[in-house]
Amino acid sequence: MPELPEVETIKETLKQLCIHKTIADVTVHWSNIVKCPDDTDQFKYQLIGQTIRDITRKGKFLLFQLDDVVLVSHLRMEGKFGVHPAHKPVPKHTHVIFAFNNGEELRYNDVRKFGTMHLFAKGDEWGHKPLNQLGPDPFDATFTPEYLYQRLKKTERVVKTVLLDQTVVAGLGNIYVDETLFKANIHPLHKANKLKKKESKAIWEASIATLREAVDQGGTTIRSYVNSQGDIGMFQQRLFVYGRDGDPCKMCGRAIVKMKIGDRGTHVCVSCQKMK
DNA sequence: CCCGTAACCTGATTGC
DNA sequence: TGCAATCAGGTTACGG
Repeated sequence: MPELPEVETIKETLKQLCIHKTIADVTVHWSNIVKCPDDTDQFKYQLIGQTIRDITRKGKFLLFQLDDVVLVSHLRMEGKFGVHPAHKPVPKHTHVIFAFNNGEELRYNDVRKFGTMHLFAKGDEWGHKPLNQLGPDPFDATFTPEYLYQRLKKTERVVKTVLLDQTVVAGLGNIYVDETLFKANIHPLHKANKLKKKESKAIWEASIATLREAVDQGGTTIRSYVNSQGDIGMFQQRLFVYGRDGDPCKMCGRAIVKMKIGDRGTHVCVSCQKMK
């Protein structure tokens, strides 16, 4: 479900609900979510007594900064966090519960059970999977036009696939790659290593502009996304191609086409987006 | 090393 | 209507 703008929105709403709250108990109902430590009892013991000091983000990962540990969470397709009074009924698909010492609970809900949690001692998180292979966040100063050009240049893969690769840039997913390539007027099947410097820079600009605007709009809600306060996003009104197959292109009027690239649904305006 | 594909899950929607 | 196939904002493990 969530890509960078949704995770950023979740982070901000969650901060309002979690900062300075102390974990008194942890319950894990589906242990496959917790990847590290292996032993969920260890997971629990390392968290009890810890206070959430901050919540940060890199790419699509949320990082709960506690006193001595960092909880790294990925929501994958359907993961959601919410904070509720402990006496409220626990909805279906709630897999991990962090009980605070004030009568509230931070609950992790995930219909498809794809989400992951890794717990590390503070500072260790960057040296291990899953964060150690991650490319720059698009809002980092290290994500430059030159960096992107160099990365695109050295692969035969199709540009859409490369932009989805989190080791290249961390945060773009299926919606925002399609939107980025539309805005840059590049066809998703264009070979990455055939792109000119100018085209690569157009992609760089389009990605940042698209993500910024989507963050401003609170993300995109297609089916199930809500932030941690339960609000939907608004960016879906501004989509040019994603989910608009058969509808007229907002720029030229030609019907948006849907195709499959690397097993992902891909939306393109074949008039606006140039193939090579 | 690099790349494409199956696997991980459940539920909603499409198609025969 | 019924039921099977297909599809979903994602990543990873495993082979070739």
